[in-house]
Amino acid sequence: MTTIIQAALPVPLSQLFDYDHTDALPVGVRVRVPFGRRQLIGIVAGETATPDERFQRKAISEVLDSEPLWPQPLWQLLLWAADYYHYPLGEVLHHALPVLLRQGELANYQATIRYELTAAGQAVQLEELKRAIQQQRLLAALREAPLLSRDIRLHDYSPQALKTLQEKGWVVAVEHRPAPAQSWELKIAAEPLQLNPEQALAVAAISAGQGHQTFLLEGVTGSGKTEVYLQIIAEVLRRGQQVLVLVPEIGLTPQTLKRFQERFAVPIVMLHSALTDRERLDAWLDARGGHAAIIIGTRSAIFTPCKALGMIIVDEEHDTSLKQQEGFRYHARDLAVKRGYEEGVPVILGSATPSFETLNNALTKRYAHLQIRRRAGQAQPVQQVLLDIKNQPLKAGLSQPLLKLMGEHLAAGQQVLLFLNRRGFAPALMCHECGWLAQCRRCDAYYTVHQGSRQLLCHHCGAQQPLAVQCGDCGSTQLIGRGVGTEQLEQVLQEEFPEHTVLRIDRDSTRRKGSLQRYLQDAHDHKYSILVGTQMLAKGHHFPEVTLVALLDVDGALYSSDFRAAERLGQLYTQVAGRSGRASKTGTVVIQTHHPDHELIQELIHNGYHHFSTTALLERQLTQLPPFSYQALIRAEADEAAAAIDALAAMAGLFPQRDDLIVFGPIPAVMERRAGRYRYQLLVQTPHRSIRAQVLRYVLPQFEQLPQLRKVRWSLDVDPQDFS
DNA sequence: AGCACGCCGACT
DNA sequence: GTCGGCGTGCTC
Repeated sequence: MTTIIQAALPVPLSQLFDYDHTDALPVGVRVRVPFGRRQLIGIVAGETATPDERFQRKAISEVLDSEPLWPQPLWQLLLWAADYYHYPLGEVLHHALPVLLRQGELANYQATIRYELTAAGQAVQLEELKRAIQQQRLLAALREAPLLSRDIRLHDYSPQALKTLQEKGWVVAVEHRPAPAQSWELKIAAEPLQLNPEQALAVAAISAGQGHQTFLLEGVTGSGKTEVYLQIIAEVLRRGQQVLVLVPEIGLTPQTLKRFQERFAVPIVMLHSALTDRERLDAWLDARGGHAAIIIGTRSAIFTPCKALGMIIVDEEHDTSLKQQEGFRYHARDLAVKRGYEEGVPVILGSATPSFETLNNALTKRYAHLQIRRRAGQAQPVQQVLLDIKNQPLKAGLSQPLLKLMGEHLAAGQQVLLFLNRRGFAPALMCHECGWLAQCRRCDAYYTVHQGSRQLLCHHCGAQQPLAVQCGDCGSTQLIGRGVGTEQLEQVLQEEFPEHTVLRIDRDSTRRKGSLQRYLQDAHDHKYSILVGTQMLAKGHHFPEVTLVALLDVDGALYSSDFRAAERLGQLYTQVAGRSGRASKTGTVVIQTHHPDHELIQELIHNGYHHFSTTALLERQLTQLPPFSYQALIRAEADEAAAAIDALAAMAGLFPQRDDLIVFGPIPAVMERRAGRYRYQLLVQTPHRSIRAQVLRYVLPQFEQLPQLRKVRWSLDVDPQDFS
C-alpha cells in the first residue's frame, strides 16, 4: 500500500511536494527526496489522497527519523510562523533546525573519538621527539588532558603526527559515547536574595498563574529583574519543568551563565555563536530530551524543542536583535508569546524600557503588567544634565561643561562612559578649499575616514579606498575630516586627559573574536577610566565604577523619518542612564543637543521612560501607526531604479481597493542606492492583523505571474522594525 | 535557491 | 572552431 506524502522542502516556493512512499509517515519526520537532479532534506507535512496528477511523482529515497523532530505545540508554532510571515514552510522548518539536521545527520548523540596517552606514551621523554616538533606538541598536550577530534582541529595539531603516535603505540583512540538521558533534580546552589515588595509581588503573581499567560515585567535598570527571573525559574524547576530564556545577542555572556549556575545546580545549555555544529546539535538534543533544565540562547533559540517546557522568559524584550532582519524575518519575542500559548505555559517579557507593542498589550490588559519602580539596594537616582551645544565651542564633539564634568569625575577616581553612535575617525572627508566630499561610488553615502588603517571606508557596502590626499574636484591637498567618530574621540580624549586611560569599544576595536568580552571585563575591572563606544556599549552591561555617562549626539534621532526613532532614543537614554551610578555613588547622565527644548527630550528627562512611552503611544494612536495598525513592507532592489519601481508598482496594482487598506509607494529607501543597487519599497498598512493577512494571502500568489519581478530581488517583511 | 539549458562574445 | 557570460524555466 503506497501513501502519497507531502513534503516541505527548503526552496523558496510555498507549495508542498508530493512523493510516493511504502508506508504512512508521521508529520515532522525528515526524509531525503529527489528534487530535480539533486537530493534534498524535506520534512513530512502531511499526506494526500488527491495528488496533482500533472506531476510525475517520485519516491522518497530515505526516511531519516523514526519520530517527529518537534513536539506538537512547537510544530503548531512553526506552521503558524510560516503562515504569519508568509514565508515558505519548508524554509521555516529548515531554519528551525540545527545545521547538522538540515544536512541529514541523524538526530542522535554521536560518539566522539577521544585520544589518550598509553602507559608507553606516558613514559616517553619529550626530548626524544625534538626532531618531530608536531608529535612533541601533541604529546605535551596529551600529558595535560585527553583530546577530542575537535581539539585537534581547534589547536591545529597535525593529524599526521597523531597517526604516527598511534602507530608507535603511544596514543590510543577511545570511543567516547555521550551520556544518554540523564535525569536532573533541582538543587539550589545558592540562597535566593531577599526581595523587595514589588519584586515579591511579581514573583507571586507569576507563580499564581495557571497555564498560559503573558507578563510584562517592567523594571527600571538595577531593579533586580534577574532576581525575579531566578526565583520564578526555581518554581518551574521544582516542578521538574524546563525554562527557555531568550536574551539579546550581546547579552549572552559567560557572566549570564555564571549567574544561573551559581544559583541552580542543574544542567544548563547555552546556545551561542561559538558552538560547533555538533555542540549545537547536542544542546538541541539535550533540550528535546529533557536533559537540559535551562536553555539560554539568542533569537533562534525560540525554535528549540523542549520535552517539558514550563516557562519562556524573554529578557530585554525591546531589543532589536530579537527581530531577524533578513530571509525569514521573524520576531522571536512575538513567537515566544505564541509558543507560550501553544504550549500552555507563561511567558515573561522583561525590560526596563518595554517596546511600544508590548506596552500597549500590557495597558490593554492582554498581558499582565508587573512593575518594579524601585532600584534594588541603596542605588541613588541619577542626576540629569541637559547641555545645550548651540553655538558652543566643541572639541571633537565635546562641550566645555562636559569636559569639566569629566575632569571632576575622573579626579574622584571614577569612570566615565561616552556614547557616540558613529564609528571611525570622521563620518566624511571634505576638501577645505571647495567643500567636495569623498563619496562612495556604489552608495548614496560618504566615505568614513578610518585613521588607524589609513583608509576610506563605506559603512554600507564595505568598499575601501586608501585615504585620499587630493580633492577629487579641485585637486587641493587640504582635506579634512568632517564630523567626529569614536576613533577620533578616543584620540582627542587621550590628549585631553593624558593621565587617564581610554578604551574604545565599537565594531572596529572588537573585530577579533572574544575581544569584546575581554574589553567589557577590563572596563568592569576599572582598568580604563574613560570608556568610548557605540550602541554596543549600551546593552546590558554594568560598570559599577561609572558615575558619568554622556550621549554626545542625539539630534539625529529627534528629527528622523523613522517613526520608531523616538522610541529607540527613549530606550537608549534610559538604558544608559541606568548604567550610571550604583550603591553609594550618585550617577550623572549628560545629553548634548542642539535642541534642548525638544519635547521628546524634555519628556524623558522630567517624566521618565514610562510616562514618555505612554504619552508617545497616544500619539501613535492618533496617527494610526503600529501598534495601532499592522504593517508589511515589500522591498525591491535592482540594477536600474526603473526596474525596482516598475516591479513594486505592478505589485501595488494587484492590491484590492478598500478603505481599510493603505498601499503606500513605491518610494525610494532611505538610502536609495546601496552597493550599486537601487532600492525601493512599498508599505502596506491595515487596521487589523487579519485584514493584512487576508490581503497578502490574496495578492502574494499573483506576484509569481508578474514579469516585472524577474529583474529584481524582492522580499516581504511582516511587522517591519526598520525601514532601511 | 540550485541547476540546467540556451544563445551570443573573446580566446586557445 | 570552443569556453563561458547570465537570462529563463523548472523542480513533486
